[in-house]
Amino acid sequence: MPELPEVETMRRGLTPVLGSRVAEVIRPRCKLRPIEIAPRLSTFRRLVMGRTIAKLDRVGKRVVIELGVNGKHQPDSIVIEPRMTGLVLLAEPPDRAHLRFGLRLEGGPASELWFWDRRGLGSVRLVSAAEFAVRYGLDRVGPDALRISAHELASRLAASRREIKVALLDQRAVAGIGNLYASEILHLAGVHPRRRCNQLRAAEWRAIHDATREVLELAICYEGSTLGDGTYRNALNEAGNYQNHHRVYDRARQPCTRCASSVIERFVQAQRSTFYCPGCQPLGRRQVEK
DNA sequence: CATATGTCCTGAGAGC
DNA sequence: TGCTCTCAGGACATAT
Repeated sequence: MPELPEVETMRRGLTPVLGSRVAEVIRPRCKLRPIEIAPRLSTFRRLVMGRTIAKLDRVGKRVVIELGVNGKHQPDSIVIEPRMTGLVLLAEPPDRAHLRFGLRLEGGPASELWFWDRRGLGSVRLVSAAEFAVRYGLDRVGPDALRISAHELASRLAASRREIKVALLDQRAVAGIGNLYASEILHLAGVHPRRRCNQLRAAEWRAIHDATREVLELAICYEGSTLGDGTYRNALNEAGNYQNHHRVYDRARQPCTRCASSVIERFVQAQRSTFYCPGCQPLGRRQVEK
């Protein structure tokens, strides 16, 4: 489940194709339900053929491939949303059956760029600069979790009555945090996932902000988390390593590595698994459930 | 307006 | 062995 560290790893893995030209747009035949590709393939082809890959970016959990301006064109972008199981690859994919979209490239070290998606919830979208601003502007996707200031993070959420773990998943509030890293961040911050945003103190917001940076940056260093299903891979189809450094995620009933005196617990929050340490993340007395 | 829930999808694993 | 069931959680649509 690619979140910010995994998508950032994908983005960095694409750097070899900077400067390459698009020679062909490929939609492999696939027995499964086709993913969303927009606009229709004929239009897509017409607009991207021969264009150069000028810049690689990321908006939250999306990879952005910006195409160079060539005379009459604006810098259009190919925006790839991996969602649950999508991968962006320069190397051979895990299998051919789930290949969804590809670019044949020339003038660089890699001859193909693939989008592979086992569950098919992901999408590939070509957008103009104007459309990009509308679809991925600050009112649709919040500030990046690695760029947001402590003050802005707090001010965007402090009035909310939502539980902090749920709020951290809101991409309009802050972009890039998903279910796995939300649990990891709150554990490092020492904040219980059920605490309500509007009851957190300034010191706790600072702790959450610090933990966000620390967890996400370390996870990027380890090239993201490849969970038990093995789905996530970097652009060269190699597994990440951060799963070996998780403090709470997927560690229910195991001892806490920090306090050693408590056992990690799992519960369901907004239909998602939440993991936390009851010793390190106390639920304040005023927060006790009815 | 803010917040909560339902939906899409496939493959893995459990239980019989 | 093969069927049915449940679960996983990204973003978005719809409901409260």
